[in-house]
Amino acid sequence: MRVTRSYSRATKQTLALLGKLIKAGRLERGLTAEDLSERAGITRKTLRKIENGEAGSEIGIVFEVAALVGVRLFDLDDRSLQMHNTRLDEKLTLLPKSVRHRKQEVDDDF
Amino acid sequence: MRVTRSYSRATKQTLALLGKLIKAGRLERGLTAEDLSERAGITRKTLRKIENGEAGSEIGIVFEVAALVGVRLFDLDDRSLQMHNTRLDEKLTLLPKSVRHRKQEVDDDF
DNA sequence: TCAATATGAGTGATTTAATATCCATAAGAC
DNA sequence: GTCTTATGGATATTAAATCACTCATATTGA
Repeated sequence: MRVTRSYSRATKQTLALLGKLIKAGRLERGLTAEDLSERAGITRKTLRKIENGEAGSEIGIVFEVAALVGVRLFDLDDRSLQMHNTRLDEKLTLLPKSVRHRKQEVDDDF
Repeated sequence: MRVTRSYSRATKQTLALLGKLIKAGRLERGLTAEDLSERAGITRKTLRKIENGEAGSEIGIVFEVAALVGVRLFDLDDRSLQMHNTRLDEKLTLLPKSVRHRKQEVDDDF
């Protein structure tokens, strides 16, 4: 936080989209900001920041609010989430536990 | 934050999945935790919390890290993000700007 | 096996998100 | 048009995330 953080276009757009999806979900369900914030255990102000796509909110709170109005990040239901988590666990055990290189720059893209 | 917050299963699993996707993406690209945290402008500790799927991190930072290792949140590229944002804007103008009800409980599910 | 370094983890300081409360304005219901 | 209330915004306070730094352990490559 110290310094003003800057965010990529993708991040900003994703945040904006998520906030709008939440707001639309709330309105479609006929929930006031107070209704939803109450259910999520947060204040109206925090909800407004989330709906406005601000970058500083806690990710756990945002995901919780999203879930409350039916917005899914990966478009996966509970079962599928579980499955993907398990698959990722397996994949991670196969990958090296620590990355070993240095000296020469990473052979990144360019 | 004040009080210990509790999160739904969906939130926990989504956070866990996102963290694992980020870690896998980092390892596959041969980036050390220091490499990635440096590029993201955060400390290794913060990155570890993100990869561990902890709920308290700032959503903007998490999304930024995800973007750096090629993890896309809604599985949308830049152009699609833009399009969806525009569509959502239109949708929001059609929805009521404020929800009007009270007195009787919301006709929610039950 | 051994040396180099990546990772995991702890501490204290700093910054800021979230809260609680209040007020002005906007917007819906009659 | 009027009334009611939902929303947007401001404030001071508090709790926690992040940082910077350090050390122990795990892991990799030679």
